[in-house]
Amino acid sequence: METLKKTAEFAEVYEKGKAYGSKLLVLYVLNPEKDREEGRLGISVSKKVGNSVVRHRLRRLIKESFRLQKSKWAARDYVVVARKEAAGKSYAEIEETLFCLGNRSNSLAKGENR
RNA sequence: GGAGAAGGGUGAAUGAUCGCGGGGCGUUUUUCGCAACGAGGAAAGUCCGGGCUUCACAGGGCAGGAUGCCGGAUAACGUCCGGCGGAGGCGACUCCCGGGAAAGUGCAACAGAGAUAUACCGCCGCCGGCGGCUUCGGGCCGCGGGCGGUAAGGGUGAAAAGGCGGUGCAAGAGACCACCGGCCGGCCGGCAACGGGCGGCGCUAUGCAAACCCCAUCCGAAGCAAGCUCAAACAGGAGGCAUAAGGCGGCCCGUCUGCCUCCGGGUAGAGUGCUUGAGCCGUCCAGCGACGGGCGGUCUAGACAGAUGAUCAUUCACGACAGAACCCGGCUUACAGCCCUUCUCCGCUU
RNA sequence: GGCUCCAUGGUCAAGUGGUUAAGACAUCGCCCUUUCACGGCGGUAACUCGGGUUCGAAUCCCGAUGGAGUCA
Repeated sequence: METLKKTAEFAEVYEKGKAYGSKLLVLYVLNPEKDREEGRLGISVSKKVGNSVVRHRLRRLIKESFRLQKSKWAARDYVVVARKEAAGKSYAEIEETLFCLGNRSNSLAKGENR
């Protein structure tokens, strides 16, 4: 799975993309200029959210829920920002929130029930 | 059985499916496949010490910083071990930044007479004065003054020139005496810190050095974003080719632009440093112990936006603090519970 | 990952071991004004936390917590 790495790539999504927020997560979506085979994901967890273990676990949960349904996501650039309330939440809660935001941004393929 | 003291260990387990990291093997252009391995006791805070690397350096000193009872351990330490002294506890045991205040400087608010020095109220002696009483004797009482002796008592304070009891004295005072404390000098035990006991000195030296400072010992500086190697881009130098073309020039030489080769600097980037190490496990020997030595076995994360997760099933005490980033030795701080060993005191039973 | 700093009322801040911790803005009450503002008077409110040194600590020492800066 390809991920966003550079600060410039993140900044581009923040400035040009659209944002969709919820209590736990914030999703930024940007349609890339070139056509790409699959979407790219960037994850941002602030130091305010918690200590290293908490932040790392959130990163894994977001990454896993995106990876398992990767084929359904449109080939765009995504940045997911975890908010403070997301600390300590279970996989099911993170996954549900992420798919909800995906539907609102019309990034998920049709036929998805969530 | 209850109440404690000291030390150590552990930090949910098993299976299935999908997924991640580096290395190995097979295939080898990539890809793909296989079986193993893959976070901690604190990985944390960055408070000390070392290895390693680069820079600096004849030697020594100053400045600056750190440490501070004694002996030992160690690569080193501000760490550890064993003692000593002091404090606490019936005890097991625990706690202590524990050198020097007769080298010097400084500070000690307020209160108090006085803060390292003193004499306010007192107490006592001597000499005058005034008033009263009078047995008329400077005899008695009271008030006030001067000169001197004292530091017992009073009160202030965190702290007032050893404490307490006696002798002594006009009143007092280590002035003298016993006990306790202190200082000095031998002796004995101990490597030493120190302890024990003997003799002497009547006793002068308040506290603060986590105030400046003095003494002893130690320390060159920076840190893996250290450093080393390769190297697109882009500066530079040397040589050669073409002199076909252009600029300078009347023309030649020369010079700039062109192409090639070499040298060499170096950004992006890549590699290396990067995990075999003061390593871990077992056992024996020496030592009270920290630790040291011998023998045997073993290889156990190495990323570079940064790898351990998700789902399902079963069980239980329903899972704390928390994620490696060059590597070690410590310290400090966080931590749900569970387990083990040794010891102390109290109660009961035999 | 390394290094260097800071912390005093709600906010900005002074305070080099000794009264009840200075001041400004804000806030509350009263006065002034027909009312508001300005002005005047008065009040509430703080040494990040835990130990230690000292007779005495915001200040000195040790540890913790939170925050900031810097090295690409």
